[in-house]
This record gives sequence, structure tokens and C-alpha cells, in this order.
Amino acid sequence: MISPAQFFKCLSDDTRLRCITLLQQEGKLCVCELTTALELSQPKISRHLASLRQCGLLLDSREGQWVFYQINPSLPDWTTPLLVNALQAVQSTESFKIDLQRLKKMANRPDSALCC
Amino acid sequence: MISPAQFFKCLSDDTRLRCITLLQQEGKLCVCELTTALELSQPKISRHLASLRQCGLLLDSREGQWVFYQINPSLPDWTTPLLVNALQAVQSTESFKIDLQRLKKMANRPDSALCC
DNA sequence: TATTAATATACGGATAATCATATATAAAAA
DNA sequence: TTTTTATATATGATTATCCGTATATTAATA
Repeated sequence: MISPAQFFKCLSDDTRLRCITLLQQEGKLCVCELTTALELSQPKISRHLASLRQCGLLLDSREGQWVFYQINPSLPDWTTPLLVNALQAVQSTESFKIDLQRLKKMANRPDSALCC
Repeated sequence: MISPAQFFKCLSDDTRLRCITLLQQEGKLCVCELTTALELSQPKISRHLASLRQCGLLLDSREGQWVFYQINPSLPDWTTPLLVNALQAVQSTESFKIDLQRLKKMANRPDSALCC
């Protein structure tokens, strides 16, 4: 089970924090959607997602060629308010406005909020 | 001003997390009190307190030979619920029970909750 | 089967974090 | 003034983190 210190380490990097924030907003996203939305390289996103998966913070599920990530719904209770407040903190400080509408226009698969 | 990622990095280490938790419970403690309460070396505690001070999370104030630390009361608003929830998380997961009564018996100065 | 698209991982380098130990500094006490 | 107490910091070693680049893997498509 994840410890508080481990949990905070997961949130201690901008890329991870932005991934988690997007996943909390959108529910489920594949790697290429996060890559597009955050304008970062695919290996960089994949590595951070892998570390969050290894900590138990995220779950992954393959659907064909895509691998979708979501926040693990079975996290310990004490993480819930922290994730909610972390999301609010990120949004209240960074100009963290992903233009989701623009990205939706680029979508090439129906079930996806963003593109690949 | 501290960023969310920086803030979470401050909370990503057990020693720092325990210092912050104790300071939140007790208000103001000197280095030797934290050293005694957490049973860790003085340089280790001092180094972590210095890093938290440099991030703006803690304030220090010298009183004679003692240096007291406290949580900076002027932190941005978004940090307040996070600190409260972090404290609860630490207490709900770790067997983080400092025997304050025992430590008070060792006190050798009236204004201090713990000893030196 | 060959190719493409999506994802993961290995590799090497750069930087940061952490610690134990030793030493420096500052204030109080002898 | 010497010593003691409390605290800070320097040093060197070890380990961890982060990244770009290259490559491997998996599934879909031509």
C-alpha cells in the first residue's frame, strides 16, 4: 500500500501532476492523448505514467493499440481529499488550461476525448 | 512563491513529513525537540528544516541558543487544506505516535513542550 | 507478410537528493 | 576566558531522478 511520502513524491513533478490532473478531469485517456494535450515527448509521458502505475496511483488497460490510463479507483481513503485539493491547487496556480475543444477536433477515434 | 510540485516535494520525505506534522500539532518547536521526538540525528533534522525554510514552508526564529521552527502562516491559500489532509493521512497510516507526555517530562525549559 | 501506429523500455549522461561524519558558529554558562 | 550547548554547514560518497535518443514490442492495416 502506498505511503503518504510515496504519494506526495508522485505529485512532486510537473509532468506527473499535469497527467493526474487531466486524468481526473477526463476520466480515462490514452498515452497519445496525454502526449498531445501536454505537448511532451511520448517516452517522457510513458515513463511518468509507468512510475505512477508502479506506485498504484494509476491503472492501465489496453484497448487494441491504445493503452488507457485512469486514476486507480481503489486508492486508500486518505488519498481522495488530497487528490481533490491537489487538482484545485494546480488549477489555481498554474495557467493550466488545456484547450480540450481544439484537441477534440483532432480526434480520430470516437471514444476518445482527445486525439492520437 | 512555492509551486504545487515544489510543495509536494517538501512532503515527499518521511523525515520532513514527520517534522511538519509535529510542528502542525505543537505550533513551534526547536531543533533539539524535533531531534528528540523523532529520534534522528541533529544534522539530519537541521538539513531538512533548512530545505523547508528555503522553500518558504517554515519560518525560523532564534531565542537565545535555540532556534524555533513553525509552519509559515503566510503560505498561499491552496496549501491550507493540503496540509490539513496531509496531517490526517500521516496519522491514519503510520503508527506515528510520539509520546509527547514522556518527552515533556524530559523538558528542561519552561516554554518548551519537549526537551533538548 | 510488410508496414504503420501506439506504447514501452533500455542506455548513457546530467543533475539532484540523501546521508554520515566532521567541523564551524553562536549563545550561554562556568 | 574557557567550556558547554544548540544549531548550521561543508565534505565526500552513494543513490535516485530526469531526460533525450534509440530501439523493442504489440496491434492494426495494407
